[in-house]
Amino acid sequence: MQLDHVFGALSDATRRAIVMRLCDGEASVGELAKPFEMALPSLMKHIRILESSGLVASEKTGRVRMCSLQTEALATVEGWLAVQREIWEQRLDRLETYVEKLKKREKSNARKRRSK
Amino acid sequence: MQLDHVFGALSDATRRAIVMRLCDGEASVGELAKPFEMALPSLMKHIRILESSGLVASEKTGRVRMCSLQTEALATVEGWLAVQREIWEQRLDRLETYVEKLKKREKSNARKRRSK
DNA sequence: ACTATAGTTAGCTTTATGGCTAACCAATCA
DNA sequence: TGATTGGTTAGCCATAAAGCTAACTATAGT
Repeated sequence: MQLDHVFGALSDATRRAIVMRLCDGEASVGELAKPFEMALPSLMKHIRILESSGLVASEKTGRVRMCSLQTEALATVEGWLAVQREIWEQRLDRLETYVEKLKKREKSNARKRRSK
Repeated sequence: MQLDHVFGALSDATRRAIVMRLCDGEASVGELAKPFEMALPSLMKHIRILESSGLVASEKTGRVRMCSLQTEALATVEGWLAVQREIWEQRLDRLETYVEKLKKREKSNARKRRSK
């Protein structure tokens, strides 16, 4: 399950809609197709992409294929974002304490100037 | 700042690397280019894409262009994921309580059967 | 003024994406 | 068994993506 493919899969509104639908529970290809104007084969392509990205799994029984969300894939993406957030927040924290330091120095300098 | 474009921008390893680099603070185009084997114009394209997705902002002073992370864009993506997670977790909760109910009924049925 | 640096523009290739139609299985249902 | 339903394959098209080179612009340093 590659980050590239997961992000790629989510970069299309149709596919995000499918993912959102599947958050509510399993669905057949037909059910998934209903809300869209798209021809079935086009929609199937999207499902394939979702599958190969690891976001969706499906299994065929009889003639209907049921699709379900693979939440781990979404969790992986969340994880990546969380890591980045941590990094930039740490940096902002350092920056803030640095600015604090500057301010204090400013004040003490001001005192010195006044007492000259 | 469209979800489509943000996810699309993040679906490329080079661009994710740039984003990661920028989490550590501002950088010029040249600095960003260093770690990659890519020709400059190719890298510039990536920067453009990151900019048009809203993930990165840049400003040119003199002859160097400084790029910085726009954390709101990343936050938006995190938000979308969080919403989906909430939905599927609620469903799993409902499912769990449903299974609990079934179990209890099973037990009470078992008691009834025993007391027959 | 000359040269080196830092980006930028233009234009080309190759490959991938997103959509379509038409024809084709394979399981149900009547 | 014959028709219907649910999905699948194959193949076409238009556009966008990711890379390149070559040539250009505009600042900074000497």
